[in-house]
Amino acid sequence: MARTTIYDVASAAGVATSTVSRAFSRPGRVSAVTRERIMRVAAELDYRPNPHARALLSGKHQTVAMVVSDITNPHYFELIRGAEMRARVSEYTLLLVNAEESPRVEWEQIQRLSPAVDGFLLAASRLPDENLQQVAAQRPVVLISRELPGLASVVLDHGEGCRQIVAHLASLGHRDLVYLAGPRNSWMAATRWAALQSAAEQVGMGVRRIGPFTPKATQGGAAADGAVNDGATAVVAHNDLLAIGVMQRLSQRGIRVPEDVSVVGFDDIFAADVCTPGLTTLGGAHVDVGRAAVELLLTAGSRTADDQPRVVLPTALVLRRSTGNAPTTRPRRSRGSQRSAS
Amino acid sequence: MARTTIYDVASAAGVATSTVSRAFSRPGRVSAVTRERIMRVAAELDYRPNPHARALLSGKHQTVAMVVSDITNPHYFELIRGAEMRARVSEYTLLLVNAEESPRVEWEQIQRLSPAVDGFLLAASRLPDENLQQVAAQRPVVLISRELPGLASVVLDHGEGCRQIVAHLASLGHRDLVYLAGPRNSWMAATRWAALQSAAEQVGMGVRRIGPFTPKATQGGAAADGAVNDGATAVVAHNDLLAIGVMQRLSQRGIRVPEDVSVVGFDDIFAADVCTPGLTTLGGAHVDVGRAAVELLLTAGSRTADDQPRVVLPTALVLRRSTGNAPTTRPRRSRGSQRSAS
DNA sequence: CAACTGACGGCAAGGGGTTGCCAAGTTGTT
DNA sequence: AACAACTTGGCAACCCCTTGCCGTCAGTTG
Repeated sequence: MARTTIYDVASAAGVATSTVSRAFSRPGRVSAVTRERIMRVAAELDYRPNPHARALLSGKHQTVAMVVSDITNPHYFELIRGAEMRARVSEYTLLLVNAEESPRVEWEQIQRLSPAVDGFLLAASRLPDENLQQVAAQRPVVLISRELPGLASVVLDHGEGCRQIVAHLASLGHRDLVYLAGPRNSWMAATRWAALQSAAEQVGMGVRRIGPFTPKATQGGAAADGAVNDGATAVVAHNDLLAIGVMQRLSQRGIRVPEDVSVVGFDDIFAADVCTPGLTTLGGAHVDVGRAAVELLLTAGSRTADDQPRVVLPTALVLRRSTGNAPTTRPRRSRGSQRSAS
Repeated sequence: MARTTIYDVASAAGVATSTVSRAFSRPGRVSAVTRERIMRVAAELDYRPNPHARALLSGKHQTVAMVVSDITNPHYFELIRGAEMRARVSEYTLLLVNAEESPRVEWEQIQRLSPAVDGFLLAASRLPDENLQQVAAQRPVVLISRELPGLASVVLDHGEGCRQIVAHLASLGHRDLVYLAGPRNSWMAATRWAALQSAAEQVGMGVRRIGPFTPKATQGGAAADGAVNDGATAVVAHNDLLAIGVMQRLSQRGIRVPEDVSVVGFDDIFAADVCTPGLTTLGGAHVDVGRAAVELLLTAGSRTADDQPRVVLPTALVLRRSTGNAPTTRPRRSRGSQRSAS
């Protein structure tokens, strides 16, 4: 149970602890032969440096934490994979922590971990801007799927992506769309809404928004009913999970997708490919997002506060069966008396 | 950047560092009024104890690590949620680390984290038994979806579960089934195979196994072809991801599910519910598994090595459209000349 | 009012490494 | 042969907090 320490190695090898320490952390500083002996003894004793003790003085942990808003969202998979790949290359450990869609939990986790990691990857953070600044003041931070002046970030190009969605729907004859909004404190939700509005305006399409909704399949029911009530022919859901929930509900109500209503999601998760009908969704190279974010984080030391890069990666609209021609006999638009809470 | 330390607080409050320390870690040991003052000063200075330094001496980190074989498997969601809930109750931080299906990565991550956490939750570990013993010698360990004498574990009752699967298939008229095996070093794969065999024997059903397969949807193609080649009327895939991949491939080849072939998975992931046809799968209360595992880990200190509990939780067979009556004109069984690699 | 008992706070020694500084040992130079 | 310039390795302080032990002081008890 008691780990072997640097002292054990030092006495077993007949050298000072400082020499052992240097053998590990500064290979050039000790002669090859001594180093060799120390390493052998260390291996025999099964010695491994204690990262805590090391970090206590040096401040380096070789560890970064990735905080995700909700780890049960499959969207993060690729992100995580990309981040992990890049972290491994530099021999960093990637810690995953789940904020469970709660700003409070997110904040607490960050504070607890702050002294234990070299930096944070904040994916779809639900924290208010001020809190992000505070975190950034303590540790290097890279934002994912969120932007804030002064902080490094990696996002997918939603301006262009939403333009693609709108163009796609327009080409199918849709005259307006309904956006099923994501959580109130989600930067991404606001960004998507703004991008959809501006893209729609350019082609003369009408846009409305209902929500916010927690972006889970279980919330799809309420969202679907709201959209139907609104008389929508095309709905763009905040993410794939919500979109799938919407389709389930529509199917229950006997409303056909895409004949009566077209549905579009975001993220291109696995389930979007296997559900029926397949979900048209805005995807992107999430692996690259994760990779780029770690890259930025590891090189953060060499940049000043007013020199924080904003990386914007391209999106790709994945067409599946959930989008189709707008219905010719347009469903009557309801009297608009009972919109969903907004 | 420089964090405020216990010294800053001590001098600002006019007390010794030890008093500050006790105010935090041993509330009763210091008078209420002193404690109050210290807390106020600490709050003003935005002091937070450094968990590293604390752990260095006390050995307590208030942190447990959950190592999962592949975090991109949705099956872990509920497990993670359950574990997180339980950890939060005791104010423990749950660290997630991904082994990426690689025993080597898993081992390295564990070794790196070992001095930094109070214990490990090993979910579907791919490590050989000896390595598990070694880890357990260093830190408390709770196995999830795996058992090993001498170590605490939490698993779903696959004996009973497989009996349910077999009974279900038998009741639909199937006379034999093919098991599409999971990874070679997966204890769960071996357990499921054994359980299926014994359950099938009891009802006089034939069982065969092909594989192993990496349990991802992308591997479903090869698995499906192997099963078809085998003339199977019912296939039981190692997990839902693989099962879904199988169904996709079957559909490509014009083989109908469930009319020509019935498909069963394990885990009851979200996609199993939305794919077409819906996937019959063996689920269970994974949240409870995660919760129970953390429970065991936190109480590990009070148990001896030969008193390690094995918790077995019930499974539930979720029936969906992917299983149906065995075809009456039984597909000819191929000459068996070209089985999939085994 | 003396003796005793707790409660409370301080001193100082770690815990496992890292690192600035210094001394001894090597090798090279003239 | 004497001295300069490196190499190496050791000493000891330090990182931030915990904790055993001790002294002080106020409150009890007889």
